Amino acid sequence: MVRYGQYCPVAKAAEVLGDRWTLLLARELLQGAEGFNELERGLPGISRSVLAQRLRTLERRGIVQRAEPRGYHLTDAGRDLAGVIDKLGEWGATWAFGDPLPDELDPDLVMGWIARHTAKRPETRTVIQFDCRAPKRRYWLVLEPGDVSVCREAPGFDTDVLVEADVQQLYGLYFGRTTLRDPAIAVRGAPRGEVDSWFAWSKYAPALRV
Amino acid sequence: MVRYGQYCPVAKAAEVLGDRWTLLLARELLQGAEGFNELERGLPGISRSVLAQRLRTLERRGIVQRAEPRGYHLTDAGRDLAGVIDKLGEWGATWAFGDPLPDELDPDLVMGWIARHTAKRPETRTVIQFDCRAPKRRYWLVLEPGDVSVCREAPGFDTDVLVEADVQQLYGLYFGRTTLRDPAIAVRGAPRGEVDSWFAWSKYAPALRV
DNA sequence: CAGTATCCTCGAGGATACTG
DNA sequence: CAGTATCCTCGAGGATACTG
Repeated sequence: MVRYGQYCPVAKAAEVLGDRWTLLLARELLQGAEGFNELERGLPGISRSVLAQRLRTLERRGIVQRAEPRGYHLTDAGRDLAGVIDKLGEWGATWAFGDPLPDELDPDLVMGWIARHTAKRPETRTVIQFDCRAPKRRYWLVLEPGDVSVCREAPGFDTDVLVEADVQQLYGLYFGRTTLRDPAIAVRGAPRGEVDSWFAWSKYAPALRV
Repeated sequence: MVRYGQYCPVAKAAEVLGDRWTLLLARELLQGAEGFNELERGLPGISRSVLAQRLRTLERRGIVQRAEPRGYHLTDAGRDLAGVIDKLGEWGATWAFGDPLPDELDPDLVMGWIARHTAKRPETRTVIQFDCRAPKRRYWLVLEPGDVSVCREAPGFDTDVLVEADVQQLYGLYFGRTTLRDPAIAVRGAPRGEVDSWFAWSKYAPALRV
């Protein structure tokens, strides 16, 4: 719990948001994550006790509200953090977003982001299989009329579209540094341009200096 | 040095700015503070070694540039933090700016802020004396055509205008919660309205919920 | 699924004194 | 004015195992 003891709006905001992980936790909540385990998955490296402590502090400070019987939601104050996190992300994309270190690329994480930014809501269930070549992983994105989910296990439905890429290429797609038109990414089952249009990718892509 | 290990613009920005004191240090630099001791005075409670370490880190990351023979300046990346700090301050003013705790009111600090936000640049030297009643302090704001400075010792020039207020009232002025028209604040030597117009007060005043 | 309890480590940073 | 060097403390949080 950071304390600066200055009666200044910047200092007070920094006291609320300045604990380690709190800004990223706000990002997760703004993206719509609600469950404890879901939040933990979005913050690899956080310990469960730290996550619980941060959530308690944010609740006490009126940023987060617990729902019954489970789940966390942002209050008005919490939703208003969108502007702060956006500016932060734009600044980061512009000035602090060099090439990734190898251990910064996490296929689980980027697949979660891609799933959250899927724009397509098909009329009938559509299954997009993502084969990550390196590291070797397989995901199924199941698009239903009102829902999108990622599975690590075969969902039991036929795959409609198959995408094959390295984890770097998945990040490249998400941050707009490449597109599904890149022949190094394999796409089967639907035209590349059509599949590309199903995803919104990251809002920070425009700020990126490629 | 915070490390999250996520290739995400928000996470990378939080790695640069997430160390304790770094956001407030950015605020000071954006306000135009340049010297080591000047920065230290604006951050009561920081230790000299932590300040030195933070400045070194920001320099290494391309946010701060050292000037010869002394002084710290923001780079383009550093100046671009203005948008982040502004959003943070607006959020803090709106959602985290309750009544001050008694130990959060520091007359030295608020006098420094007031001095930085003095708009008037008179044609001849003008001396405004601020008598803080509680805690008992005395300051002289010396306005010259090209410069404003605060002294804790009598500057040797005649006082043109005298302002008498408590430290709470000085903060009230700075954050737009009161004005020099408040009769509880004494003003001698010039009309209240005129003196009030010499100061810009804080940019976060509009976001304040009084 | 959603946490809490307990123990222990280690590193951030405070205090103090010093230098060019 | 602008720092650095040294020593030491204490608390954040990791690891692990547990519960409703």
